[in-house]
Amino acid sequence: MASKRKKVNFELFSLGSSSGVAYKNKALKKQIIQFIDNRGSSSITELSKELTTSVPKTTALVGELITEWLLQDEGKIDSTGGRRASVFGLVSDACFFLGVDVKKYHINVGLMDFQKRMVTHKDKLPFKMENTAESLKKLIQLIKDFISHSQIERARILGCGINLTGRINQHTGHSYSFYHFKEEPLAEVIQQEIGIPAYLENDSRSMAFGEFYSGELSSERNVLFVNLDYGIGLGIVVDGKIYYGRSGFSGEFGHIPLFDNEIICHCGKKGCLETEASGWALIRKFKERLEKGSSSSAVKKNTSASEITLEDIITAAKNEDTLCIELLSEIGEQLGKGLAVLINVFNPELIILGGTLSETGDYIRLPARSVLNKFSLSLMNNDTSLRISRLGERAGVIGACLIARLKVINNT
Amino acid sequence: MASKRKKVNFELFSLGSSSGVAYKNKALKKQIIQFIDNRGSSSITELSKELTTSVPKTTALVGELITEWLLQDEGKIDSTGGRRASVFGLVSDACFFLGVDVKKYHINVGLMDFQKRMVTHKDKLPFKMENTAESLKKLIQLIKDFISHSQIERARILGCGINLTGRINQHTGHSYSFYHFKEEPLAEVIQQEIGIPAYLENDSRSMAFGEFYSGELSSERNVLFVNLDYGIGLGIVVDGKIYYGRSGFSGEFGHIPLFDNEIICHCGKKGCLETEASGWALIRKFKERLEKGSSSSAVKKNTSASEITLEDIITAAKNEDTLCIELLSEIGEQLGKGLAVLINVFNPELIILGGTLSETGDYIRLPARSVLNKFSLSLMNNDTSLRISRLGERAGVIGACLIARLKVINNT
DNA sequence: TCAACTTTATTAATTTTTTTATTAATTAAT
DNA sequence: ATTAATTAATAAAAAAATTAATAAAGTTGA
Repeated sequence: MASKRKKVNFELFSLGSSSGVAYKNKALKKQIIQFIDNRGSSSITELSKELTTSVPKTTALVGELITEWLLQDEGKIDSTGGRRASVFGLVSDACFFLGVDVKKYHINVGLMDFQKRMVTHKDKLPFKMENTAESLKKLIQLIKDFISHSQIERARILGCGINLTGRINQHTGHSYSFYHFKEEPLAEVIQQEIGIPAYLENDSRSMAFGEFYSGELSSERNVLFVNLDYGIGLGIVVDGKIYYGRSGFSGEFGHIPLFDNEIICHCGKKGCLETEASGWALIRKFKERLEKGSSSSAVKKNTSASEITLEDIITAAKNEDTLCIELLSEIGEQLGKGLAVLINVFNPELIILGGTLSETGDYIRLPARSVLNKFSLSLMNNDTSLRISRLGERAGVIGACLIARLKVINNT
Repeated sequence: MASKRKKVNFELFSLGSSSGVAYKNKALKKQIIQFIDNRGSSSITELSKELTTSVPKTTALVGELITEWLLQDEGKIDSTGGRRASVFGLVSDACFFLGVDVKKYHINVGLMDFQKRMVTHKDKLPFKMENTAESLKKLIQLIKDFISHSQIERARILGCGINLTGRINQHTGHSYSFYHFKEEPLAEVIQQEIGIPAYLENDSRSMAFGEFYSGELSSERNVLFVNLDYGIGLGIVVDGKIYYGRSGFSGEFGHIPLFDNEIICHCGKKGCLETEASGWALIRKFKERLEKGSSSSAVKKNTSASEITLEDIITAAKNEDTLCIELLSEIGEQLGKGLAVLINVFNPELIILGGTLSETGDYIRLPARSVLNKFSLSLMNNDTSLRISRLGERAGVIGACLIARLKVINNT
């Protein structure tokens, strides 16, 4: 049982800026952990090459990491032509990381172990995101409940990533769009309550990171993740790292002025991409079409057209409702124009469509792709693949866990 | 005299992937050079802290670098309360780097020393950029001439950066838009001819890098450079490094589909930013206005309206020609809409307006700023300053030299 | 002006790391 | 099946780096 081990040495993750051989050894051990984290279980020889330290030295360091319960011997690797090497990997239950994905009408929570495996998760816990102190209190309570149900002692949970919509300064821990009641960073407030270091992140960026790290393990280093929900978010991964911009407000893709319409966006401006290509736009268009006499299976007996949700439309589309499919195609086309902008500017290897709306798959992807090709240079759009998220609803929680994990391990 | 020293140890810059203490020392020495390169002349104590290596060890390494003619003792630093420390800096004439900026009607060439100082430069050498073998031959000849006039022995020039417009794959050394006559990378071809390692780069990226590294030495890490010429280019600096994208085609900002007009762009598509906010657009608008009866001092007796150049319009604007100023303001406004897109997506610390058109300064900057504020979220545009290039025409050559220099020093 | 304090540089002693050599484990070939 | 070849792990020897101590060069304040 996990509770039997008390010796795990977490100090490693918080090396101060000292010097001397003790410090150097700590840094080397951290490098070992990071290398194994990225490339999987490794042999002494591999580690020795990576760290440019001699084999005996590396052996000693790995030995220490094993007594500190951070690494474990995983047996011999398949032969490479001579004596088989022992490989060493992370101890899965050495420590854990929490991820909380806060949505409009529910939250997803999950717990990830040291080996990046989700050990527990609760999807779609009912919760209403409102900009009130009560809502925040409720959220914190839900997190606390999840922790106590998880049976994992709090001291072994080293970090908690929390996704919120809106403008987040990940660095300071401030959330500006929601729960901004005092000057103290929201991350700090939550940390005090749950007793675990908390890291705030914008939902789209978190999903981007989740998808990048665990959805696609190919060689892509520059990936854009488009979060299609009521609004449109963008997570940017440059050279394998999340891009933040000056104050962490990067990725306000939904509000680029791409259209010449007269529709007022939530942000107060006209012509934003969100006015034509988002979940809000979809609902607006849906209502407009109903008013013009169209019909749809999305409107059931018990719901009136005015209280239709995004989920309703998506479900209807999946059941091949003609109007919904038609509208999704329209949305996809408008989105394609926006994606063309991104391709021209970023020349990315991959654009991932995620978020609720992406559940409709090719209904939105194919029109987007075709318009995108029309509006971007062919030399460039040939380079970029456009894919639907593989993690789906899970991307957020996984991303949140991974961010917390990286924060702790890299001590940043 | 520079020619007296033959001992400079350039091997340092090409450390292979070996191991052992010899390799480690080489790597440490390289780190020392890089640190001093970034932070200026440093003392043993500072270096020792940076490398996390003991003072005696650092002293030995610095000693070696001095005998290798790469570092020099620059005397004592001002007191910090105790014995004054010796500081060590790069030997300025240890090696040199060439930069070539190829424009439509001229080239700029320059030579930079190890300390990042321009030692020689020739601005606006007459040259016509045409996509022919003769044009390329002429270009190479101009470079050769510059080298022989510079009086610096070729072996001390360790790299040559070359800026071209159009699509460049910096990594492979291919130029796709110009001089693409054989499969062999253009960089390779030029390198063979001039006998110096050549590095190709897109002009806007090069200018961005030049401006970033030597124009603004503040703390900005995320900077966008907009190259306003006949076309519109974009150089992206993320976390202090040039952003390339998948195949090095990033920054095709001029061709984002931002307008709903019917003007066919050079790229073959409609509605590109370039159709409204570029040098081409400026000239088109100018001609349209003349046809409608406007008059301008830009049209002199000897030039007809049909052969007016960008330079003419800029000069006229500087001489307060009403029509030109009016048109520049228009261009600025359209540009502002494009910049709003960039700000929303990147949340950059700084956007620099460079290139020929930027010489008009506030005539284009102020309208751009005001429209930009209108079209981007105020929380974000407050973060971003919009400045005119400080290096002006020089940005390209300086960037080219710096890129070659970095390539060599970082061995990438 | 001079002692007390700081910081840097150098040397000597000690610890740590790398090298080299040896042994062990495994595969491929005769 | 046995031997040669290959790779890994360990042990002992040699080399290298750090630490600690000391000297040198300044500054500051009574």
